[in-house]
Amino acid sequence: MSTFQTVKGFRDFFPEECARRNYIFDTWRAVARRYGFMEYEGPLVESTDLYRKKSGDEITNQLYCFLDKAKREISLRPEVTPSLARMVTARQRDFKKPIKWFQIGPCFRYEEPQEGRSREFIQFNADIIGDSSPATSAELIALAIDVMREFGVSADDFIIRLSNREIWNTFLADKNIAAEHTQTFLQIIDKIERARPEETEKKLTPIGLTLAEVRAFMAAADENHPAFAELKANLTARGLWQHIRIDATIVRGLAYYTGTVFEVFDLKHDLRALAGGGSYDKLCALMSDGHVDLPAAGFAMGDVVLGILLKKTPGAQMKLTEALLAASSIDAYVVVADEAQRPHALAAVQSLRAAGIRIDYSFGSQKVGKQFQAAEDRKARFAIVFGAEYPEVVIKNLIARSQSSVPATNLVEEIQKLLQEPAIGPLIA
RNA sequence: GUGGCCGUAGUUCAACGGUAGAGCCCCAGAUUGUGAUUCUGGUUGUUGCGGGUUCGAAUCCCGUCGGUCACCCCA
Repeated sequence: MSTFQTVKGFRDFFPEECARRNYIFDTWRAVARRYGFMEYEGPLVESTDLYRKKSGDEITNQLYCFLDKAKREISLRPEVTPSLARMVTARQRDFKKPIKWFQIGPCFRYEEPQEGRSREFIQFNADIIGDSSPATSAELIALAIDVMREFGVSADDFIIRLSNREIWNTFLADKNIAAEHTQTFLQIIDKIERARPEETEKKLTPIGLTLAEVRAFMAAADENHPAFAELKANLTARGLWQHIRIDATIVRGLAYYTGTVFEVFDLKHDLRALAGGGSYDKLCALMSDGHVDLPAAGFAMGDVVLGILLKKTPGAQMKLTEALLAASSIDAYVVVADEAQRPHALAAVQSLRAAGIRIDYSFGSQKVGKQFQAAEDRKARFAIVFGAEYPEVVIKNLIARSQSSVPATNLVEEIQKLLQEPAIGPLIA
């Protein structure tokens, strides 16, 4: 056993997990591009002050922060939105609005790790900057829905919980509650489902509210509330509204969200939220000391909880397995039946690879049976046998178990032709 | 940062104060030009690490490092 363990809260990616991670990346990237988003990336470390500016001093509890050799206060990024705001506000005149950007990369939070929450995790972020209309939120929600569908997660398996912070602002204004209580109040709403009713009541009393009137308001905030009208019309036109459930308890933790807020939840496994986001119209102004005032909205989806859901959802599991097989399999395995032919076999290996065909072979002399077993283990579609009959070589279809003989000079084009044919057999069943 | 539970071969687990074991995986052979199954043989550990109690510790105690759960937080 190795003397070393991974650092607390960090993960290894052995080939199988790495392939699963790449499948998730590929899917995120494909759907985001389909929606016209451009990929960007920021640094993994930023000045700790960048996060203090956005979220206040207490945020350092959850920051993975340290001093560098020049005593600078540095943090591993806990999210990318501050970096995005910094990048966009620095060069905002270079980009036509609305800016539609996405990013995939690791983030870090110094928390107690447990299943579904590690100190390093990977997030997919999609943001739209420079347009404050409900069409922006609709586009982001549609993207989130299509990402889930692309993974093979259906309407039976997930739901978008949608709300709008404005409805609570209106409620508080109607009740003549001072603005200074807004954040405290939203924190209470955020926990209202998990906390005991009498505790919630106790926390509401100093603000001047009762649980009964809050519950009554929540019950009345349905999909016909004017705050959702435009969003509903947009998503209904796209045929996506059935994925939405209005839920006034969704307020999203910290302060910067301004209007629409939403989270993606699974319906069957009681997992943590898969994704969350909303509009944050004041953040760019805050981060640029008022120099650049751009409305914005976005969401983030983590790889950890998503990975758990994909394993537990049959339809998604099937797509994942297919993708993993496609990523790990090779096209053909070259079998050296007669060591005297190895130079010819190596020449063929290189020619086949130059033609873009995925090839593997045994480094040293091995029994033919072992080599066929290796071909099977690598999920090869074909075995190419170099033996005494050279310059004829044998091509065996490992799925159909049939074989034929071709001249070595025609090998590359023959294999290319065979790979065009649909694979039929037990591997695909 | 606080508290509960857990840590044994590559892996999944057993042994629960008295000589550390099994399945799977891996390697070789049965089978010297064709994949399954089966059979035979083989490799593998300072029991996470450090200390203590004991004639004797994987086992009990303390510390520490990881994992997991709850709190916290969820940008």
